[in-house]
Amino acid sequence: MPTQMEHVSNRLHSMPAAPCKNLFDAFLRAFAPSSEKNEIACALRKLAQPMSIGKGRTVPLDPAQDALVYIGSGAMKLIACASSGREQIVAFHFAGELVSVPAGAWHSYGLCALTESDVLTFPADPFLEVAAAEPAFLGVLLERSLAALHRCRDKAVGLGRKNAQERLASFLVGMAGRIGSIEPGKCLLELPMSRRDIGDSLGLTIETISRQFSELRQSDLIETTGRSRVLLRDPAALAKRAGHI
Amino acid sequence: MPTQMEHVSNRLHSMPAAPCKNLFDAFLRAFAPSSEKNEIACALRKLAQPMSIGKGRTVPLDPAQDALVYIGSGAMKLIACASSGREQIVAFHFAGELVSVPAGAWHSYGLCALTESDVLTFPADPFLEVAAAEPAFLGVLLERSLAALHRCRDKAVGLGRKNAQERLASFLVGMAGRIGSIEPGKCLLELPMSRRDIGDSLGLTIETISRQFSELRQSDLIETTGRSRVLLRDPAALAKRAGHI
DNA sequence: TTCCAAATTTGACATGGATCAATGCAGCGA
DNA sequence: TCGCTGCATTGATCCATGTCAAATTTGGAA
Repeated sequence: MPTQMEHVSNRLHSMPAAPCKNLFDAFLRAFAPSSEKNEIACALRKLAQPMSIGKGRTVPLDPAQDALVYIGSGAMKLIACASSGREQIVAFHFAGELVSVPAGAWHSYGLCALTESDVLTFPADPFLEVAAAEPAFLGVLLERSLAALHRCRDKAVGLGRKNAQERLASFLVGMAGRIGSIEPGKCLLELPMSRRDIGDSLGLTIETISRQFSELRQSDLIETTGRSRVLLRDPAALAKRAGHI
Repeated sequence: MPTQMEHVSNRLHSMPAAPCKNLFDAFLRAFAPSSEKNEIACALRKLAQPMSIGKGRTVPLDPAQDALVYIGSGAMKLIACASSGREQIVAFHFAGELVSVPAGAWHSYGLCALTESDVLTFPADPFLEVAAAEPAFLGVLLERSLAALHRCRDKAVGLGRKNAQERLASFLVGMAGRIGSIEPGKCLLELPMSRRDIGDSLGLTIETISRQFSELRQSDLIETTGRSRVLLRDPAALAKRAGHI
């Protein structure tokens, strides 16, 4: 399997030990700038499990407890499974984000790499216990989890009340805001996920996604190049199609 | 309008000043047991806007900033509006819960009373600034917002990947866990929301909700009495229909 | 107790997206 | 560069749920 080969070779020539430290430092800088080098940092370092996740592979997590995963590099999807194998992608996450992965909920969750990713995993409860000592740290965590909640609610609106075209337009506008290269009146996107992933995220099939891409192309709202490059020719018009107020 | 009359008269004979204090105290007990009477409590008290919201009325909020609303008593729905008046109920909330209401998101949000409710509203930013001084308080907020995030994700799975019957079963099981009176092997629910509200929450029409209630009745999984009382005759079988793993 | 408005239930029909089935194309390896 | 494999696109048909239109029931008001 080619991805497995890539995975191994990348690990080899990027020195397994080095990325761990850098990864943890990056995490600290982002979430607790004030507490570098203090005892909280030490306690967190002990909890952190650094690892590299190959494309298409799922982060190995203890199914008995909630986890927090810091994404140092790469792009990931948070998947939920209902019964009979139906998958729903609950969220996409990119480098620098911290993802909360619940265990033992109604649906079973997994975090899977869209591209080779370096992550740091923490067991949630001890992590939060340590964090409790540092208000600034907790504040950042709270802010991030509220942001995730707001994104999830916006997603719920789309899944509950929008048609296929509005969902895809919403998705493109949302991705543009997170990973798009902004130019005046345009925006270039390099999507790390397949049509299937987009469908699993929007509650649609791969065929419907494809048809809606075609429609948006025909309306001159987007141009696509290859499988992953999308140019938003008029983000404002696209947002209008997305049904945003 | 009868609800308006109710609203006014309730306020008159329940003494506007008294509930404010009790409400705030209840809030403090729930979210910051350790900080009663200290300066943080005082600062929060200054930010708190107590009010009573009549059935069917929406909490008046500043559209320019995020808000946090503590529900002292009653039951509420958090509504999002996409374009062209489509409404999606993003969450139901009950007494004792704290709701984060975003301003200026893609969709416009409102918090509306299902039954007469007493609430405390806070502007989010100053609130979080004050909260930042008290780790225990922040910890509780973080825990609650993660719980809300997990509920919202479970909802997203239902909206994206479940059929009408699974959605209604999910809804009933979820409500049973939050406001049901538990008996061995059974569960009695007194739903404060209408069929329309349930539909707006599950992304279905009122007719579909009604048809699915009928099907669940015919399958002997539930009994209904009047508009709001539902008896879950076999919660485990219902959870199976809900597509939970 | 009776009445009425609003909510719910039920039925008939329409439709958006799912499903099934080819076909076309991109990107990778040889 | 060529060819292979899997992803993406396109087309035909089906079905779950939406839409429109009555009945019927509920719960409160007179």
